[in-house]
Amino acid sequence: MTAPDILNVGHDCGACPIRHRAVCARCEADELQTLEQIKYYRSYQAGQTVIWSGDRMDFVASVVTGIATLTQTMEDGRRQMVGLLLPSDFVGRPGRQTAAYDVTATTDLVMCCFRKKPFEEMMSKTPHVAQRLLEMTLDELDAAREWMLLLGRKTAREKIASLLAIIARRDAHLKLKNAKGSTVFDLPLTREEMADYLGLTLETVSRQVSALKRDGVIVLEGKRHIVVPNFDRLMEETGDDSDGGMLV
Amino acid sequence: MTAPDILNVGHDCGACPIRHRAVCARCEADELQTLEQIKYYRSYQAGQTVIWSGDRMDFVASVVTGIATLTQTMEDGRRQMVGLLLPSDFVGRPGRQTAAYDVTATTDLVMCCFRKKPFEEMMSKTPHVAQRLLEMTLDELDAAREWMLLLGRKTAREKIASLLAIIARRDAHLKLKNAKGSTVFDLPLTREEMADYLGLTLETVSRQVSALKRDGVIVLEGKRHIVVPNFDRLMEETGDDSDGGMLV
DNA sequence: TCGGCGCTTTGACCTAAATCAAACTGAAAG
DNA sequence: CTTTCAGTTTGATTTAGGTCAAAGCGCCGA
Repeated sequence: MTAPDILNVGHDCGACPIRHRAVCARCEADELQTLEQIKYYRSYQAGQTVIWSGDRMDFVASVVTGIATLTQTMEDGRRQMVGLLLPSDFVGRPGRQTAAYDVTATTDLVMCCFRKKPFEEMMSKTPHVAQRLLEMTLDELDAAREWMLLLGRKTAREKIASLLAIIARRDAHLKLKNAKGSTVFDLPLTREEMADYLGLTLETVSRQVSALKRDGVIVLEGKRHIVVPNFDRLMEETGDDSDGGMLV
Repeated sequence: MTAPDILNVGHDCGACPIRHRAVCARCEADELQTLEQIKYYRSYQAGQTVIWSGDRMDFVASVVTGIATLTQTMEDGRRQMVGLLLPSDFVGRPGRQTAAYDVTATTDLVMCCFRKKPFEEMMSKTPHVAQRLLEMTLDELDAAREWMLLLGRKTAREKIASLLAIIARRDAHLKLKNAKGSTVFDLPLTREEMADYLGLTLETVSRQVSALKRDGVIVLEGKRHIVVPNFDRLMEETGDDSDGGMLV
């Protein structure tokens, strides 16, 4: 029904192209106008909390630039990241009153927000918007289930390799092929954030990153800049099926 | 927009009340008729595979009776359950060609299926169906993220307690309060299935169930019948916030 | 130029859960 | 009534990853 590349076929119309591409690739002019009317931007500094779990959340939004995380925290402080939001990702729960997770800006962040009430009204009048949102939510559910396999069954080394592969693949903006065909990118997360993503401690993350470096799977330039000389080699370390990670 | 108890306000109309309640609480007569026309039932025996990951899946369905699981398997056999389907749960991916996970009947299973093509057509004509499905998918996403916290950060004992609490709460059909206020239910999973749910080995599951029994948190009658004398006591063992598990 | 302070690395040690192995239980089949 | 066998329990041992502790490394601001 909806082409998988719909994210990339959007018309740029106004100040928030990503947003429109993300949700409204098939919007007609009047719907785009509605969106224009109810949208606004918010900026956050690195480290700032966007919203706390349980707080009233009267908007939905998409990330324009920067990175945000969704995390859950237990009473004694154990933390688990449950979502990683890169540019063009959607956040918000149409039909829900409150936030279910802490949302935090891990880098400087700009979000394009839409007041929830009018957004929901538009949704109920425009079937393909609800369908598009369903589509995106199913994608997130797939990602969450892939993540569950990682958390439940992968070794620390496999977890690290998987995370590097995910970031390298998903964050197309940062991903580059240099002359020799290496994949190059900057880690947008601290060791602690990686640990919260992977269900590890930051020490274990550090050790396994060092091990991958020692074994030549990655080259570290500084603490954050990663060079992957051979992406297939990295993929072998993830423990995933070798069919290129195609979600079948 | 949608009342949270919508699952319980449905009209019983014909042979598949659960199905209609799950997706069509607000359907008008002609939509129900459409559903009646495209629905059919399938039965599976305990242990049978409903569909393999990667197979073409040309239906969506809801569980009528019995229990099904979604699992992912790594090349070397490590398995992680990523979904547990109880009666009234929905399975299927509108807009997707193929199954993303193995779906297996863990007990005898009856599903009410709808051919995907006409179902999708109805969806695009009937905004509230797409919205309802979005609603349900968001619920699943919440459950998946709760599950991620469990997999990433909980101890074996907390995992077991959490699973028992989830089953006791979620499977309202099996849940009973007896004279003394105990919660009583039958475990619908083997130790191995519990292990695949929790990211543990079956031996660890067995040991921790024994430990909870030794400590009086649960009483075991046979291998499968569980009595929880004090549900709050069980909840304390889960590591979850004490506010009754309300998803805020 | 120098502290100071996040962030990271590395080392020594410990422990929760995995692994390996054996025995037990109970229901179904003969 | 016995056998069988899937599912389960329990014990002994190992190990991956956690915990605690101490440096190391930039980078920013004074």
